[in-house]
Amino acid sequence: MAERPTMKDVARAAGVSLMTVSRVVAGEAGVAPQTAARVEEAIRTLGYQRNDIARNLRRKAQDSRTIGLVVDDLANPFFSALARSVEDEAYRRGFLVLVGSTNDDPRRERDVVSAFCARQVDGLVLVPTGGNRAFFRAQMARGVKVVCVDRPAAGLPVDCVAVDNRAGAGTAVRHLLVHGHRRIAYLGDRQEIWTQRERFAGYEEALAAAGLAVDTALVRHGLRGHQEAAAAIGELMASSAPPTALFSGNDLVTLGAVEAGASRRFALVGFDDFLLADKLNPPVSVVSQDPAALGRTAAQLLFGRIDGDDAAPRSVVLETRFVDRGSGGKVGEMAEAAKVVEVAGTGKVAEVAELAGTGEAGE
Amino acid sequence: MAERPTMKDVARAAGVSLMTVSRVVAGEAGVAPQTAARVEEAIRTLGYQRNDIARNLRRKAQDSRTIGLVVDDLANPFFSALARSVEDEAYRRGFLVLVGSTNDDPRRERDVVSAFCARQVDGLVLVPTGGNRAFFRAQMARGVKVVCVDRPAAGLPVDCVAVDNRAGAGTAVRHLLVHGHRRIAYLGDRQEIWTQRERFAGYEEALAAAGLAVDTALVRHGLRGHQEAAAAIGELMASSAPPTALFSGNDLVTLGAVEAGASRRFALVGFDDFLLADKLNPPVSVVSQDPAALGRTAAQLLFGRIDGDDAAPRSVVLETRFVDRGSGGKVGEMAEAAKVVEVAGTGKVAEVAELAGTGEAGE
DNA sequence: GTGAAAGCGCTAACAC
DNA sequence: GTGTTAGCGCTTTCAC
Repeated sequence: MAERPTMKDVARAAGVSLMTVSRVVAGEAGVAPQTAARVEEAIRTLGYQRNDIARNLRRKAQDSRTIGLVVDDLANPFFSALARSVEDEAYRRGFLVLVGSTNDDPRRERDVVSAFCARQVDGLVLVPTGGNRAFFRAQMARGVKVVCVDRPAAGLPVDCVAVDNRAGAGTAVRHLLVHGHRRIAYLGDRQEIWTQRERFAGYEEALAAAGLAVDTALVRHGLRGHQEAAAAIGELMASSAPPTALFSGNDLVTLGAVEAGASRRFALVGFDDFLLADKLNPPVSVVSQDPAALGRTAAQLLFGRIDGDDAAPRSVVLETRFVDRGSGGKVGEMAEAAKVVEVAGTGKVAEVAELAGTGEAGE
Repeated sequence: MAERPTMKDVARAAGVSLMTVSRVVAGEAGVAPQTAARVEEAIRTLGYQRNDIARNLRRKAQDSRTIGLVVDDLANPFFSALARSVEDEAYRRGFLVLVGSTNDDPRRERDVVSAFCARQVDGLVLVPTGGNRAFFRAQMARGVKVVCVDRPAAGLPVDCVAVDNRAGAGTAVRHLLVHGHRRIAYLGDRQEIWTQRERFAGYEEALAAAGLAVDTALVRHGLRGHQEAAAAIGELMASSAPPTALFSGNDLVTLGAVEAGASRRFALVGFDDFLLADKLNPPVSVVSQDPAALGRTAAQLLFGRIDGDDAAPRSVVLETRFVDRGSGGKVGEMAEAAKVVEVAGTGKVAEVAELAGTGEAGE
């Protein structure tokens, strides 16, 4: 457990003062070439590396060149893609990234953010949970810059990067309505999450615009993870008055729907695209957003703030794209859609997936 | 941009000495209740939060309570699952996690690790690239603990957590051999990556044990990402002497194979399980490993080392599991397998996916 | 060009 | 119980 050598050690070894070592390490001009060489030599033989923590403590520009990234769940593909792009932006600028998952738990969010701030992060890219407004206000008063991504933090005057969830959901639900569906179920994560509220609102509005009321028997909130979603969808499928179509509020719920076999019995459109969505049978139509673009934009905004931009908080709305892969049709139409996609996809294998009609699905 | 208040400010506001504030903040005993109350009050009104960086600089136990996590690509589902479990272990112990992706580039790895060490991390969970041996040796001499995960760092005497890639690959290839395949292609990522070398070795050994030579026309290395893999597989499919079966060296390559439609023309077994593998047509058989278990185990080893465990380096080999979903059969058999899986899976929808026989696939 | 002194925000060690 | 002094590893400032 060799102690890490300090500048003092290097100075002694090179027979110079501590200050000279500091200058050499910092790459400052004004050190005689031979002196510098002696210092470099000592650095090499001792294996010295500067302690950037001590350095930052004293520097004029009291920035730590570290940001915090706080997401709901780093293991979720959506957030990990977002995280990677934040990290890339930080790397380009020579910043380090502290990372933490909240599990959508305001207490853990508070723990994590508090620890980050105690480590003097210059800023935070934050996927906020529902709570902790006052807490963040206090941190910001201390000079920590905050940019929200994916969701705004209600009542916090900070930059935010997100998509128009309500409009995206509306598009999805209208797509189902156009295909003749009237009994459209909504399955989503907790309503405490802003994106879920927005997407549900888009669902409600699209139904209302079509003169339809929301049937609460067809609505399930609070589904955390794909297993929970699959179970809920199983119940729905077994009920006496099942829907003919499903709109799912995020990628995990869509996954659960696919796992439960719902995409074969019902029309299905999900929010968030996911890997292999186009290779399923039937391929799943989605409202797609770009997590890497969200992360990149949020990071750019944050670094702008860190660099001194003190304009009024900005809200950036990124695009959502409806990707029609055929799963939004009636079940009878879906086989056709699958056929077309497959032929176009491989250019070779022509086939039709035979679907067992369930009788319930055709409205 | 209010300056962050310091203990000095709190001390002045509460009319006590700096030391008393330090004691209150640290929760030490031996402060009179009323004095403590006055200090707490001052802390609240000033919005004081301790600067843990300055704290760590002076503390006896010179640990930063921060670890670094360095993976190939945080956006890759395998690594993000691993990252999440490392982060959970760290959170449980009150450690923070600095995170970085290397892109399998030794230079970026060096940059990132160097910056982490300059920030005095207590240890590193590392998915090593091929290079930088001497560099790591130097860091470890300075007291930074290192645990490798997913791959060992050749020549570095450190703990390592990984699966038996060679054996897993052997199982996969033998499975294909048992099903009568003799022209089995190997598609993998760069050979510089240890896991890829091991998996290829397992492929070679299994073929050799069956008295078969490796046909280099059926081998592709260096496939980064699923698009590259899909393109390479497309070429293979279009060649005059295509294989009848594919063994893919990681999840991304398997994904590429599925995207290229290879799983419908050839038998396919992939290394690494992936979301929805069981919902594809045909469902894809895989050699499965548990990235969360890898991360958790690595983190536990690392914290053991940080807590002073200085036993000889340990190598932990985690289990691999062959998940037979039917895609390893001959194409004729695959339809049967798909049928069985579907019936068992949904319990409701009985169906047979019709596959267009290509004539080439049956050996 | 180089160095001595002061101090960043905090804790360790000891005094009172 | 509380305060004083010293110092973590480094940079700033200013002297020579």
